[in-house]
Amino acid sequence: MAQPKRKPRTNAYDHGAIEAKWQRRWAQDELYQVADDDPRPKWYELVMYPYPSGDLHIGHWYNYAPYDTHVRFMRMRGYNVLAPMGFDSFGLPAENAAIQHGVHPYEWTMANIERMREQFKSIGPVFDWRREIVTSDPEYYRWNQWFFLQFLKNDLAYRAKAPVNWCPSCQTVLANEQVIAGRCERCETLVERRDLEQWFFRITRYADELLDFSGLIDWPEKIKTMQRNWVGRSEGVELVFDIAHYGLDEKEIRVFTTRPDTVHGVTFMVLAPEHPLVERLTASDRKAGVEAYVRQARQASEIERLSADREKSGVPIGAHCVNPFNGEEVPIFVADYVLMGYGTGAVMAVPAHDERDFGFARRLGLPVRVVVTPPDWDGGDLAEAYTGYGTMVNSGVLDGTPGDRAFDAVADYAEGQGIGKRVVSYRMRDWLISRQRYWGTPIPIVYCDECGVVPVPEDQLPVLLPQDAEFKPTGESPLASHQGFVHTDCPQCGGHARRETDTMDTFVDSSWYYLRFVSPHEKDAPFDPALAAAWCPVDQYTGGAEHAVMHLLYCRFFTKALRDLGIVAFDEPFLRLFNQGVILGEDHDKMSKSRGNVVNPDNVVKRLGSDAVRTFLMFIGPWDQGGSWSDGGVQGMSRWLNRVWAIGIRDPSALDGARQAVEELQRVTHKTIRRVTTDLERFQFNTNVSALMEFTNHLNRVWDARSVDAAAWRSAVKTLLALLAPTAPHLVEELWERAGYPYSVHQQPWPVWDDDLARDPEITLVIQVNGKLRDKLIVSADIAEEEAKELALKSERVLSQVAGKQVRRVVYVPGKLVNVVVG
RNA sequence: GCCGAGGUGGCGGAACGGCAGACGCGACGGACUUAAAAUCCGUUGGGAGCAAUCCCGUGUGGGUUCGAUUCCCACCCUCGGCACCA
Repeated sequence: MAQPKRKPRTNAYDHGAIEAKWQRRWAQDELYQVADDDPRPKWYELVMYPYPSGDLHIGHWYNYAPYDTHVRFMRMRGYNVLAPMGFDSFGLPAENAAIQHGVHPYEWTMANIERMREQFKSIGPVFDWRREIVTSDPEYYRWNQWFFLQFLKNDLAYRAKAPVNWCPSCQTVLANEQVIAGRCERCETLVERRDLEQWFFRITRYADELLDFSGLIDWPEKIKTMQRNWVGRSEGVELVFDIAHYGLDEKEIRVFTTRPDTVHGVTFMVLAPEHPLVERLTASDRKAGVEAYVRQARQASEIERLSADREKSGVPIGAHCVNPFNGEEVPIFVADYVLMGYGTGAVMAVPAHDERDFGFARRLGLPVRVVVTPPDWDGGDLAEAYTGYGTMVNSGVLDGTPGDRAFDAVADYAEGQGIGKRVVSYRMRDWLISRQRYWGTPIPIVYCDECGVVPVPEDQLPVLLPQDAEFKPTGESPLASHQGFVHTDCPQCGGHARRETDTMDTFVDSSWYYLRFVSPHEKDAPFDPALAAAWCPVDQYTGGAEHAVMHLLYCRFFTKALRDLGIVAFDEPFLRLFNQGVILGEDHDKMSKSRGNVVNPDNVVKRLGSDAVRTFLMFIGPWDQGGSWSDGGVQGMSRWLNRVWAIGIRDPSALDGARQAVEELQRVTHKTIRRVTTDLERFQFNTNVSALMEFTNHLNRVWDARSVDAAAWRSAVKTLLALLAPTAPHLVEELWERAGYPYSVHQQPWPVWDDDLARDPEITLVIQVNGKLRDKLIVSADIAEEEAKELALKSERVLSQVAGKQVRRVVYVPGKLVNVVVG
């Protein structure tokens, strides 16, 4: 007997061939190209674009596969969906690669993009690649420069001195993330604080509006909270302490406090080491000590200074100021627990009612005076600071003011006396966009010997990055040493000028990329205003929560700024936001090379297919909670897809079934449509897959029992395919074609369920005694209350439980249960 | 310290205040096979019992309720974020 080695090829699920076939076909047919004039309602669904690191790892898949499924779902539901993709291609790794391997950042980046684009395509995504943008392309970054100039004209961009992390060995500024325990991550030199001229965007002008989330439809509460904390709005009072007795130009020290009611408890004053008055007020016999302290404080990195559990340090400067409320003289200290960057850089110290001041006072033996009554206070010394509110004492005319009126009473008093005023202070500072790096957008500014700071005229944009820069590990930007780039003519007077050699933070690129996607090849403007009006804002945005306060906040700021410049007509860039979680290794640990738990998606795709990988990633668990990879799990997913395949290719023509089973199949089908639809609407991809698995299990039972006719079978399988299409697009397209349905399944309308057809004629009535399950009865769904109770009380198991006790109550929940309460 | 999210079988996870553990992984048993792989079928929270059945179980302790994984209070862990912001 002839032994066939394997089943005929046409009947096996050959994922490799099928996926290649349909990826080719979809591209050929331009299935995913989005038309701007499509009459269907628009839906702009965006996923955060990647940095082209060179390899699409499993984390990328975890971000993009569920997104792709949701986009496909929305298309089938009848939306004209804009789903674009691009590359966030400026940034440090390219430059480091240049320094380490001698390959130009441009070459490195473009090679990575090419490779990732191909890997992307193996997911089978719906991206309209004609709209791809690459932010390191001059056609893109010229508009960064253009926006910069618009901001400059409108006082939203400015230059100022700012303290930065400076590595004296590398001769460069480091980002906060590059400073580890106060040392340069590359050469381990102690990092210094240094004041440098930097460019800023005036995001603080929008602080209050950024706190208003009312224009958003659906954002995670967590992200809003993080942004709220980041902006850090606090209402307080600015008070004035007198130093006129020193005869300086400055007559006062201004302090910001949120607790003006504690002002009579001030026993000393603290200035930040960077405070300009430190130098002027320090007594001659204190000079040496104070200077040494300030020097040491400035060397400590911000990270070091901000660690709260450090012992408070500081020194007296040998001067005093006068508390305007009670005329008391209080000594002035310099201490690094006070930050120049917040409030006024000076703090009125109230040790009795502030933990930090309390710690400092303890250490230096300074007096503590209670002015707010703690509950159950015995009038004695405090063991720790009392930071709550309470009736004011030791506060002169304000004595006796109750805690709930204290703030306003003191603020009113201060304003009436002209010694203070209500102010709002923010934690957020302006956005520092200068980077001393090559691989970024050149800031379009020249410094003219005659005219000073001159913006590059718009018609001279873009200021191009020179290709022939040299990449040496000096730490200095290749732009600064590139003579051809630096030396230029002043656009105003034609005289000699030097170009700005700093480049822009890459978050500038991502602050408006969503706008570029509507018209990525627009030549005369950053985007086509009509198309932006038609497509924007983004209806649904997905991406990692790590961008909660950087990218997302910057982007909101950018949008609001552009609105005020008349460039866009809406307030928020992203109406809905969904944050996916993080994919972990099989050992439930973060994936890392050192742990050896990194999963290479290319290998798994080759072995089991893209559909198995993407479906498994969605099945792991709730998308926003992340989850762990599992080799066994993805294998199981592959098994299920093979079962779907088997169902899809069966020939049902010989079936001839019974009416009851047909109705049941229809019921299960409509229930499944309902479950899958609501799950996909809510980004619940895991239960979406479960529902489809249960559906296929039911279909297999039906098939084994031969209980339905061919038409019923075909109709149910057709629905299965449509429902599975967004999740496993290649497999379904193939089965769809083999079943003889019109191409493409991805252009079919989404199935609609009918609640009546999904309704069970019979239900399982749960019988409880005292809330514990005792029996289950199959009854008609429209059973009357009396009948249900009667059946319950007649149940043998109920009778045995009730025996010898009294029935006190019978609770009936229609369609659900009967609970017999006995006692 | 503060702010989030979370704690459910061996594992990932399901469950409008109403049958806890859907679905899957793993494990065990069986079928097919010379054998294995693959595939298919069955069992699978713990305990008692020959069995019908019963008891215990959703981090811990209370509370609300006829009924709590679900709501409230307190606490303990885990993970994320922020962290001297006056």
